[in-house]
Amino acid sequence: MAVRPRLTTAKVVDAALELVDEQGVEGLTLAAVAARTGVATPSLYKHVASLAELRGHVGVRVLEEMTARFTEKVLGRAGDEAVAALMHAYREYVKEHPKRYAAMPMDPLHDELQQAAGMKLVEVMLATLRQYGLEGSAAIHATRRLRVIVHGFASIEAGGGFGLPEGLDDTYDQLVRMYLTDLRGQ
Amino acid sequence: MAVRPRLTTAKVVDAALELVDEQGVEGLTLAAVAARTGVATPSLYKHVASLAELRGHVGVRVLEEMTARFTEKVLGRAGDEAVAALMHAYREYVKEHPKRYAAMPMDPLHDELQQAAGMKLVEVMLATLRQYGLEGSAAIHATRRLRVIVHGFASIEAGGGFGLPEGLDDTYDQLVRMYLTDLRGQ
DNA sequence: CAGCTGAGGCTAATGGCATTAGCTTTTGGG
DNA sequence: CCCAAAAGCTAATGCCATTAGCCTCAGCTG
Repeated sequence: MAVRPRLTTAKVVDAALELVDEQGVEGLTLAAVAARTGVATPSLYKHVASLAELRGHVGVRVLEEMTARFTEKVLGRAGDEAVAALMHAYREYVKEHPKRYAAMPMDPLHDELQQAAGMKLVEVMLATLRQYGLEGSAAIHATRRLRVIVHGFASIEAGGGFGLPEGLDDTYDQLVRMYLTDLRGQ
Repeated sequence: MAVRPRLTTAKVVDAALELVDEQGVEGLTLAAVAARTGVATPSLYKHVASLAELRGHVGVRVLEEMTARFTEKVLGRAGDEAVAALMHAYREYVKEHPKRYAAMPMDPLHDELQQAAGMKLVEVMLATLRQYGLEGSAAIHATRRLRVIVHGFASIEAGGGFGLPEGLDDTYDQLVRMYLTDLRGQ
């Protein structure tokens, strides 16, 4: 509280996200963040413990953004409509920020900070499925199936893994329909 | 043909795969490969153009291994049985070599060498579905849906993205059933 | 109002890594 | 028997992360 800080951890993470969006994970380097924030590289250590920790912060941000957006989209909807809205919102987010999504580590569980953020995202999914009255472990399996579909498609699309982008909307619609049918019949 | 080479590109890739299996992608470094193969780092450039190219070779290897294994498993089976065998073989491979799978880039399309290997894998999937008599684009969509499920689950599992490993076999069985039902009804 | 304290910046230095340049050795074909 | 080129090596460059230690100034304290 002694000095009015030019830089804050939040601003460092902002710059990191910009870099990731522009150049992908490999472009996220302390030197680049320093250049962008107009500071010498070692100065960043006053706000962030290491490059690894900065990556963690980036992951948390992304998770929080996703959770916020999905929550908004799902509120006020119910049943199939809510599930479809969630799935489409997921894809939209990843299409908007493909590199950002790819930068997110798949295991938020090994990181203290990310664990909480990751759990909230999963809880939004669980809540969306709650109306289907699934019993205990059935709800967990249903949530996992949802994650698999939504993340599988998003990561392939974001990584340019589909040959031609042709008809991708159709493919996704089919996946949504497949999941909804499955929810009903399981 | 002039000299009997101590090292070959293939051996370099072998060492690279070992490193990836042991330490993950981040552990794949030219210095480490050199140490493992008993050679000075710059000597590797006689067999490989760059670290990036070596990563590409690793990707091709993995793709080829997967293709070979899946082909073997699918041969002699038909219909639902063949599809289920393919899906289970996919997961088994990834469980055996989680780091190796995570090391594989999602876009074999941007790389000349990987493109061919990636296409072969997709063709095995297409062939497995051929018996369902899907028309043109329907076959492409079905293949994409299959990839989404299989890769979505594998990448989350390999990355430790599922909270507890409990009941994962059940989750996967449900996904297989979901896909088979979908194939029938689509 | 003077002075101290600590936060936030900076420069210098270290060590790992990829990559390049240029030298040396070895060997298979002539 | 000789030599060209393949395969290795050492030395050197440059980028990056990280650490150590110094400097400055705002704001609280007396």
